[in-house]
Amino acid sequence: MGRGESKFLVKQRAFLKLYMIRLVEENRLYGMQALDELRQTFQNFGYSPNHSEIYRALHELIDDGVLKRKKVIQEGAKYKEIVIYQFQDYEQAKLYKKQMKVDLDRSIGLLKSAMSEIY
Amino acid sequence: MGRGESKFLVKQRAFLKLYMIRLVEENRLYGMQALDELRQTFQNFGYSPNHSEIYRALHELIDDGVLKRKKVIQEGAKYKEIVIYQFQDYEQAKLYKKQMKVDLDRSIGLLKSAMSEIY
DNA sequence: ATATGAACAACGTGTTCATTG
DNA sequence: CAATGAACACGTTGTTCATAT
Repeated sequence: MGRGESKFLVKQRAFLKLYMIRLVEENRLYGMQALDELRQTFQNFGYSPNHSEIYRALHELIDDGVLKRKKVIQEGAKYKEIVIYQFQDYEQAKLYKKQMKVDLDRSIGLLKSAMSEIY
Repeated sequence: MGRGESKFLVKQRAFLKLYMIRLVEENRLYGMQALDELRQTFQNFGYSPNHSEIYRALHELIDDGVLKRKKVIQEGAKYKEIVIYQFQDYEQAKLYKKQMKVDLDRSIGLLKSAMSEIY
């Protein structure tokens, strides 16, 4: 099958992947920094992602061929390696964003329709 | 725990419970009918809940003390029983709706903020 | 075939553990 | 201790099976 569809709201993983792409676009991304930043961004909405989900989102984007890893030595430190990300295939990233917009619109529509039907 | 919070979007189950309450308010609810109706309501949003989720939502509302079951003989049929629902505690139902409104608002806010930050 | 429900399986996500510097 | 990642456990949801009319 594959026709009928039954999807509810956008998944957390997909949502985070979108933000990861954005952080790479802005050339500032390594995992822990992303975590802090996103927690700040979302704190007004009572959402605080955990570190595992961030890493899973990142790893999935690598598996998707969208990002690639690069290890660098952390500023000022002796031998502390951190992992930063760059685009492996930016076209893929743009496509992903395009698709996600559809899904976000759909999800917002679903929730809004509930709001107006129920309240 | 308890304080920090980490919740992403509203869960499907909770979302359906809200609709079940509404259908009971309008005095027309048995499970399969609810399923057909909701599928119609949501088809523009590509969401088609399955029957198990509907029943689970209903059963949970019973466990919560919000609804109660009543078996009746289906119209025009010989001995075909169906299950309809009535309020066990309408105050609880109103409270649930009130809480859900907060969660829906929060969820819509989160998605909208993503839309405006990313696109 | 319709209605209800339970059992089972798959998936998504949170929590804990392990490793490295 | 900070950063990354894997393992494990649990909660949620989808699919299948069972029973009754």
